[in-house]
Amino acid sequence: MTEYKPFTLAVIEIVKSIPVGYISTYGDIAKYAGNPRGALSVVRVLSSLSRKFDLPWHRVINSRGVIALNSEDGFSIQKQLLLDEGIEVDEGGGIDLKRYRFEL
DNA sequence: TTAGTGACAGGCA
DNA sequence: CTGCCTGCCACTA
Repeated sequence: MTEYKPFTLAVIEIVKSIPVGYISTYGDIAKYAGNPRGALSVVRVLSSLSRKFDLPWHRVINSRGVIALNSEDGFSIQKQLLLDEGIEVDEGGGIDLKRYRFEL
């Protein structure tokens, strides 16, 4: 049984608490979880743990308000999921943070 | 255990 | 505006 850091567990809870129609950023989640510098850790959580836990990873983007996925596939999938939730996504994956950003 | 990875953030030219 | 550099943390093999 793997023991995850409190930070990681906090990230999982926060991500799961993001309501439909809203999004958040890696940096913000990291801050809420207690690590303003742990943005990359958030990436780790979504990248690795989203498979084990059912996390709405598509509701998390980078601080620039853009979908950050490398893969074209994942990018399209995330964009589609967001659009499906009523979020306006630009062709390049751009999203209006001020409008959809979920703040604790 | 050590090293590498990863969908980042912020600052600066 | 764009692009490059550094710092940061936790997970995986």
